[in-house]
Amino acid sequence: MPELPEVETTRRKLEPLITGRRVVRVEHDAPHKYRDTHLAHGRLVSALGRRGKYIIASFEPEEGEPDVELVVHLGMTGGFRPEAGRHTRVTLHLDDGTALFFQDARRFGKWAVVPAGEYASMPTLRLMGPEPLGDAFDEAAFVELASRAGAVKPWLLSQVPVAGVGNIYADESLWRARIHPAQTRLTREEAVRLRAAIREVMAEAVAVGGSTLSDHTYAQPDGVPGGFQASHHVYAREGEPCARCAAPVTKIVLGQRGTHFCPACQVLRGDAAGRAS
DNA sequence: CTCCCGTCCTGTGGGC
DNA sequence: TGCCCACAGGACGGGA
Repeated sequence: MPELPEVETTRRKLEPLITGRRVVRVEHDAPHKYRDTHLAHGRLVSALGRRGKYIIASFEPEEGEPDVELVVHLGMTGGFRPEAGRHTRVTLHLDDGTALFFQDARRFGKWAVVPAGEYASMPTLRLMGPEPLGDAFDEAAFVELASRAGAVKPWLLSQVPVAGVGNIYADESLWRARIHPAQTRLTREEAVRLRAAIREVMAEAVAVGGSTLSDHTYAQPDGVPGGFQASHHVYAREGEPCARCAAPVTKIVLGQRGTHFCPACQVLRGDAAGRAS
């Protein structure tokens, strides 16, 4: 589950390897998952950016060449490695003779070369909310949106209120903010706490290179594991005592997602609406 | 419009 | 020990 911290860590490691390099060829055998990659052939990478969980490579403008960018989503298990492996799905050949190997055991990752800034085929990217660590993540706007939202966790996962939050960081942020994952229509106080929690969790996770889970599907491109899993308070900690109140962490399914929370300090406020099985 | 569900994929692990 | 099946889940499309 690469989420913002894992994707940002990946971007930072990749950046010096790819910027200023020319793409010689993008090699793969699944054109429906890695769309129009031939349009990147011969192009000079000018920058490697990120929006939410998407890595976006920009190219130097060139006479007669379309203004395109390469968009990469790591899916659940995607990541770049310095060497080919059993699950290498895409090989990005560069003009210095090196190559980047995109490994993706479960094949949920996607690549596409698209007209720059044109995300018609990627609605989630098109409707992406503000970066959680940027100035555009405005408190008043978040409070207002949250006051009308349905169940808060699925709402966060939609990427609309804020970019880059996935299953792990949603659970961790809600635990810090002491909000039940199924809570609807957040109060002003709840929304303020949640926004702050998201920023804290994301900043801390980015600082330690993201989370590497027990299945080891995520590692940084150099193979070094992330460090934030040690700071998980609820994710994958079902049955363990809550660090705040010692009640056992509970796992439910909400919006078809495994959802971890403390039933004692994340209490659902009246008004029904949200429920879980 | 919102909400819910199925689909894509395959490695892992829990159960028997 | 060995086998098998359920599970994990981000994005997205379709149906209610």
